[in-house]
Amino acid sequence: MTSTGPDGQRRRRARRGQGGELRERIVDTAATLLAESGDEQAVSIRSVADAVGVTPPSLYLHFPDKSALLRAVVERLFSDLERDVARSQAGSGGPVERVLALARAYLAFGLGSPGRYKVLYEGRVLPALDLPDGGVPGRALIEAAAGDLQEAVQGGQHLPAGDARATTILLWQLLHGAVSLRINKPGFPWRDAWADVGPAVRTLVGVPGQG
Amino acid sequence: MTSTGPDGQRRRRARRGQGGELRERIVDTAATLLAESGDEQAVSIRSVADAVGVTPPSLYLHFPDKSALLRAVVERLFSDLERDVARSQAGSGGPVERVLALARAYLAFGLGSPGRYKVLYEGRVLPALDLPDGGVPGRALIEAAAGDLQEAVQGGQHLPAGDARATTILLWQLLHGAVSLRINKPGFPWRDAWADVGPAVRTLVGVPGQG
DNA sequence: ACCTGAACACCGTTCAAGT
DNA sequence: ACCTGAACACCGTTCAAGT
Repeated sequence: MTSTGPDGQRRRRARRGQGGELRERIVDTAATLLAESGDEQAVSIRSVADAVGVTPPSLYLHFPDKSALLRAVVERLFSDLERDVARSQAGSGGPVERVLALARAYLAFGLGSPGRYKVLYEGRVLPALDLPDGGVPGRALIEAAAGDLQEAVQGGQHLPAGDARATTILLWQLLHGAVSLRINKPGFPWRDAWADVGPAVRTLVGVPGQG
Repeated sequence: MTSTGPDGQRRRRARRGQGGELRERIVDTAATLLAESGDEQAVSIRSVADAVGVTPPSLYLHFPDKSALLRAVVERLFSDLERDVARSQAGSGGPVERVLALARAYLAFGLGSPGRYKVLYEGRVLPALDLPDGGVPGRALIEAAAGDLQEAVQGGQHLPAGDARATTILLWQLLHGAVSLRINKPGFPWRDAWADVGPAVRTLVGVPGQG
């Protein structure tokens, strides 16, 4: 998704993986394989090694095991999500508009690359990782939205479902449900995601109406 | 979950798997392994065969491949879900109460056995299976809820989020989001699921208030 | 008709060995 | 310091062979 082309050659000489460069290539390649395949376990140590042009044991010089590799990939993918959200929020009027932009970006991110979304929110790697109390990857997004809504409340905005935080969590559950079910039950006759949940989202943040 | 004890012996003589009896034992065992492990792929052909007391190739006499086995398991698990829901609805007053009971039962089913829920709603087996137009396993539940809400509407009930069907789908997305995030992000400081989404659910079905 | 033993091509991971 | 070849214990699946 970042720098490696179809052929991994067009890079600075690459004197056989020096100075963490190989590590970067591994994460790049794994992230790409993941987004393409859409399956956490189609990304095998061996397939990544193959695509990078190296033997499997080499990966173990940079990652203790496969979970560690996937965690590194996940961190990169969460950065992508945060970047997408920030972009979609650029030039938003007020805090409520920022939250609405976040909601749309979240849906677009998830539905745009189901494999990527599944690793981040339904993968087997993360539940093990986020035991350290509340240190859930991607939590920054939640806190940012809660902050925006809090600001809106202080500006006089009414939230029908409770305080800023409760509303954010409710939003998250609804948005995740919309993405996750569409990904996992593709045979169901879904309507457009935003047409479906948009009105409810708007109601939750206190600005009912269409758009 | 059904009949096989820790030792598979206490069954009718079992003259070496005759008349589809072995098939039943395989599905039983796989379902149990799944609920215990909570991981779709901890259930391996070999581990199931072992637990049943037979060699791996024997399973292929009853199922063309692993997906087919898991599909059979999934059908059984959906029956379990429908049974749980029906029980929780027993003696419900009106159609709205039936939907509220369904919502609570859905949350309890999902949070009560995360591994089971993940196979049904996030597994890799089903998306491939439910391509036949709308023939999603578990859809019966949705249609039943939509029917109940439709009945409520005809009885004069007002649904603030749209018609009976749209409301049902919205409910589903919210409930799934509540279950799925709690399962997949256990490190997050979640509140009790019903306390969290209950008020929104009640609002959606047109009976705001607590309970 | 039902079940097995042995094999195939995969997988993650380890480790002695090479430069 | 970095990378490899060979091996280990797994996996799903196939197939000839046994009763």
